[in-house]
Amino acid sequence: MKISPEELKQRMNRFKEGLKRSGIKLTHQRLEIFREVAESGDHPDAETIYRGVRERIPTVSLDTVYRTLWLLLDLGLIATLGPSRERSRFDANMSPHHHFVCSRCGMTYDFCSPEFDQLNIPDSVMELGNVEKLQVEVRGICLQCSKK
Amino acid sequence: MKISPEELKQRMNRFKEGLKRSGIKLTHQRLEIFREVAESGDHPDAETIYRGVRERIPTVSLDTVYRTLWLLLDLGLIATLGPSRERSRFDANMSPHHHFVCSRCGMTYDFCSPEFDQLNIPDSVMELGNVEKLQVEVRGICLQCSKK
DNA sequence: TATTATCTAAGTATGATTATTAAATAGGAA
DNA sequence: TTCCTATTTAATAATCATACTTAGATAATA
Repeated sequence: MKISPEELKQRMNRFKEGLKRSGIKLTHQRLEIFREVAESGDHPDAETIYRGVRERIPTVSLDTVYRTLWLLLDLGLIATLGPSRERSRFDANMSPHHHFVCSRCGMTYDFCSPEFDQLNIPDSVMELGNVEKLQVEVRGICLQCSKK
Repeated sequence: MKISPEELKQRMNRFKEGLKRSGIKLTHQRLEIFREVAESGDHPDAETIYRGVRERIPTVSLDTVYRTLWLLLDLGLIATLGPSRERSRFDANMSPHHHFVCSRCGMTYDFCSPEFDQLNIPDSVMELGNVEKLQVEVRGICLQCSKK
């Protein structure tokens, strides 16, 4: 699942500009770590990224990979799937509902929406596997966190 | 954020039936652990559940809490938020897109849907905080995992 | 070129979760 | 009620991802 060359080029440019805008140095390792994430259409974990980058920079440390990833996350240049840096959370609400997730503190609120419950899933997605449920995730910063 | 008494009663019944159906014993601790999750409208983590249950069963072990939670998850009686039991995954795709997540292996596929991109978020949700994005998460079992 | 941020190395720390044992206990079928 | 078996406990240790520390080396930009 590779990304098209043009798309990759765009992502790399956004990345360089992003760093510059924040006054953060563009280093060889930051560049290659970002490239590794940008290049793969998958959603690699830190370990996978580490292995990939090491082929080009054999001396990178896993430490740098982590530091860089969280930095890029803070700068909004990459995203994480699900609740980042969070432990598992459980939910006994098995009826259809949706979530508002605070990107900062991870707090998650349930809400209902008949409209969202009735969305129909594109055929192309139905073909990926056996669909069990559909849930909308609204992300943002909750009021508590906004104040600080 | 407590649940209404009727709703709680319903959840407890579903739980008891669920266990019976699977031929799994109804023990005091399983009951209280489930109650703890069911009762809180939040999405507590294992540690929080542990503390709650200990007020009623001072001898429960954290071990049992974990064993029970994953058991209930396997039985489909509770759910986890985000990718369960997974490490962090990163994504450089910052343009609007959505996910199909395999509940078994955690594999995540991107897909686009102009329809999903244009959903409008209920006012009640907008009031929870500063909304940044909306993403649809379709969950199911991917083809690979279905085969096994 | 100088300044300063960043990177490496090596070792250590932490926090969540899982596993291991053996002994105690309690569900539930008969 | 009894007995078999699943389950729980307690104590301890292991594992895994992630973070921090310190020191010296290196490289990015003004």
